[in-house]
This record gives sequence, structure tokens and C-alpha cells, in this order.
Amino acid sequence: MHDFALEGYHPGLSLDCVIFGFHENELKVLLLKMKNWDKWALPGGFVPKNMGVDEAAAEALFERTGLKDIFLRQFYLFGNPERNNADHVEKLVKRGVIQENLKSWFSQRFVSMGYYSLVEFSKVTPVPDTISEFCEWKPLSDLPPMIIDHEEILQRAYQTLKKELDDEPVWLNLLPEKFTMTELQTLYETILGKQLDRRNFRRKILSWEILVETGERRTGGRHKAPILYQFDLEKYDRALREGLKQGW
Amino acid sequence: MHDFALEGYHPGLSLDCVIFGFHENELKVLLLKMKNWDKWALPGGFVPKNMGVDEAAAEALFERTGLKDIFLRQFYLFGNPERNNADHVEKLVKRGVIQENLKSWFSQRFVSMGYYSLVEFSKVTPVPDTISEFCEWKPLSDLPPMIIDHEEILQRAYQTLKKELDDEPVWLNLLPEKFTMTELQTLYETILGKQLDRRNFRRKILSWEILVETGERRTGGRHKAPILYQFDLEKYDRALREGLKQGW
DNA sequence: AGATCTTTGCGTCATTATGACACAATAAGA
DNA sequence: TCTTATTGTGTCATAATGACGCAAAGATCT
Repeated sequence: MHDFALEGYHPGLSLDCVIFGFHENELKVLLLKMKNWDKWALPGGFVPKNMGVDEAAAEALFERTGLKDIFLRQFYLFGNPERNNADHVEKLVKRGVIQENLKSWFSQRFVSMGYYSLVEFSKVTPVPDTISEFCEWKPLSDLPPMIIDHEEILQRAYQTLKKELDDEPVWLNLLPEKFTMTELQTLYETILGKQLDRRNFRRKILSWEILVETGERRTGGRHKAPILYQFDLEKYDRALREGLKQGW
Repeated sequence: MHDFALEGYHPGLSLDCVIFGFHENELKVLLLKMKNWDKWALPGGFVPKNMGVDEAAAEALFERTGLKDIFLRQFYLFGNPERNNADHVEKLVKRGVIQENLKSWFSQRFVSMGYYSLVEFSKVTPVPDTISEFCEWKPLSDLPPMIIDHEEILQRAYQTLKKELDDEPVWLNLLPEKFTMTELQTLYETILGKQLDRRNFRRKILSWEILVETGERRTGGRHKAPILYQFDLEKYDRALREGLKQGW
């Protein structure tokens, strides 16, 4: 294995991606289980010298999920000088997570750019990276112990997601192409952590005029078959630009 | 002069601060005029190795304005690999803006964290830094030519400010302690770039219940003396946490 | 002192958005 | 065909918003 520094990564800069998915009425996050260690980490990486930071984040996302052209957004630069302490690197080496020759690279002070991403759960094929044993979805409601400040990064991403939800219909990235109104409502309820009135929810969503009926219905349940909706991309793009509710 | 790198700055990372002020019914930005060069730059700096990134930004802000505990917020990490080109550094050296021995430091690829700040215009004492000739306010409506991508950074900060304005009463940071409703309205109109109805504006602002009357009025105009308001800090803090309009 | 000018404070009214809730329609299984 | 669960579509009262009118009050001018 080569030395990371020699391979030409931007010094002192790392990336952490909080990848959200929606499955079984739960919001889940894609996490990596460290080798020989009962700690989990956010997918992330470093920035090749010839690559933009956003580009490198998209690349990292692609490697873990197999997906391209995915919703991915900066939310905070974690720049506390104590966030990557020497003790942590020592543990990484001792447990064989990283090789001895990479110790100097990992011992740098890192400033980490936090990204959050919204993906369609069913399309993801989780792939572990070189320092992890496996990669899997974990519900936000039951998170495993995580390395250094990754739990804080995750929580901050979640707060940002909640806030963005008020302004932009970002949730489209979490759903499959066709979905029912109830599925969308459950997603909202899950993210916001509260119950919403079915009839008022429907009225509000439809008032944005970003959904169109597919003409199909979902059959199989022992009840009235619900309409399947999909996005009207043109109108959606306009809503994204202008915001759903423009004050003043 | 010492070598920047040896002085212990975090490598490849810089800061740019877009400092907004409100004066003479205009939104203005604090800019630095480069030495021997008709180009302007945003105040910024580098991050000392023992200092947090946010902390370093606050320090840079303090040095240019003399102000502490000021509204300062990250808005975007500029991470394009081409943003600091070799040609630009060559110019800096040739024009004597930076010394020859600093050339290697400035020739690094920099990733720059963008911050925007809101300050009370009258409290600022602009101070130039080592690479600039002077430091002054420039109206957003008539910006001078700027180095590398600083114009883009500035515009992006302005877009962010406009957006935040819908969710949070961040504008308080731009006004003096006591102000009239009309002054506040003019500020809104300036930032948003559109006229608002005086009576509806008043109703909406007061409905947030973050302002209290001081009991004083501003005299001197050839008309009815307007009430001077100030913030109710407690209520304002709550509004900041919850957002002014919580959807759902 | 009174007229004039300008901006302020505080309303009204019509329209729209929101919250709470009711009821008929329908897919699947008994 | 009957039952059950869930869906589609309403209504109604209340709150928020947009458009606009008018009297009150400082300062200046006559």
C-alpha cells in the first residue's frame, strides 16, 4: 500500500457523508463497521489534489452505494482542532484498521467537510471501504457507537435535513419513482417526528403542483387501491429554485 | 517576515468573510484594496493549527472590524481545484503584494471556507491587513473588480443571506440598538430588492413578538416622530431556535 | 398662531390558507 | 355478499395575508 500523502490527497482535509435512506417506515443511515473494532463510521474519504471537494464527495458516495447523480449537499465544516486526537489514531493502528506506514497521514489535524445525501433505499448496494469490515443501513432511532465525532456530525446533518424540508421538497430523492400519498406522508411524519392530518397533508402537497397522477393504482392491500403519483420534474425544478413558500 | 507554513497554519485551507453592513439605505460589503493593484479582495485569512476554523474566522473578522461576538456563519466551502491559479500568485509577487519567500505557501491549492457576517455599520473601524492598502465599505450595487473568485463568493453569500432572512430574524445584527419600523422595513426592502406594504410589514414583524417599544421616539424629521423599537432578546432567542415560520 | 407638508400609527375589508373533522367509495378476504 | 381497512373528497370555522383609508403629529412656512 502506498502512502496516502504521496498519492496526492489534499492535506488536512477529509469528507464525511451522512447518507439517508427511507425503509420500512424508518429513516436510516448508511454506516461502516470498522475492522476488528466495535465502532462505526460515516462513509467518507479524502480529496484528490486534482479534484473538487464536491466532486470527491460524489465519488465517495458512488463507491459506497453504486449511485451517481445523487442529491448531495454541504452542511457544515467540522473544524475543531481536537476532533482527530492522537489516541484515536493509536487505536486504529493497534487494531490493524490502518497500516503503520499510514500513521503519519492519519495523525494530521483534519478539518472535515460534512455532506448529507438523500438516496432511494432500494437502489443502494452497500460496499465497505478498505478500513471497514462491512457497510449497512442503521435506523436513526437505534444508532451503534461511532468513532470520534461522527455521531455529532450525523445529528447535525439530521437537523439540517429537517430544516431544509420546510423550504424544499428534497424528500423526492428518498422515494422511488412512483409512490402513494400515504407513503409520502409517512416519510414526512418520520423525518419530522410527528403525526399529520391525512386530508390537510394531501391538500398542501397537491397545492405545490409538483406531483402528477400516473394513472395507475397500487393494488394488493385489502382496501381501496391508492393512486400512484410521480414528480413533475419541470415544476419541481421551479419549486426548488423559488422555494415552496416564499415569505414576502 | 516569517514563512507562513512554518508559523503553523493549517495547509491548503483559507477563509473568506463576506461582511455585510447597512448604511445610507444600502447594503454594503467590507472589502480590501490590494497593494499596487486595482483589485479588491474579501477579508480572510488562514487557520492556525491550534485554532478551530470558526474561531479563526472570528479572529479575522475582529482584526478587520474591531468587533467581537459578531454574527458569523459558514455558508459554503469553495473547493474547486482551479480556484487559486499559479498565474494569480505570480501577479501577487510581481506587484509586491507578497514577498518572494511566501510564494510557496500561496502557491498551494487552497480550499476556502466562506463565511458571511452581519455587523452594525457604525461600530466598524475598518483596518487593512498586511497584503492590502486600505479597507473600506463598498455598496453591493457597485462592486469594484475583485481577485480570483471573490465576486462569486460574495454573490453566493448574498443569496444565502436572502434565503436565511425568510427563516430567521438575522437582520437584527445589521441595525443599531434602537431603530424605527421604517428603518427596519427599508433594510428588508434593500436586501430583498422589492417594495413592501408599510402597514402589512408592521403587522407581520410585530406578530413575531420579538420587538419592544423603547418608549422613546425619534424627533428631528418634519413629520410625526416615530417610535423607537429594540429587540426582546429572550423572545428573539426562542424565535431563532424555532424559526419564524415552522411549516407543519 | 395657523396653514401646509410629510410620515406615522392604527385601522377595515375581501381573499386565501390552515386546522379540525365527516362520509361515501372500493379492494380483498371471509 | 358482507366485512374491514384505507382511500378520495368534501365542509366549516378560524387564522393569516394583501390591498387600501384616514386621522394624528412633528417641523416648516406664512
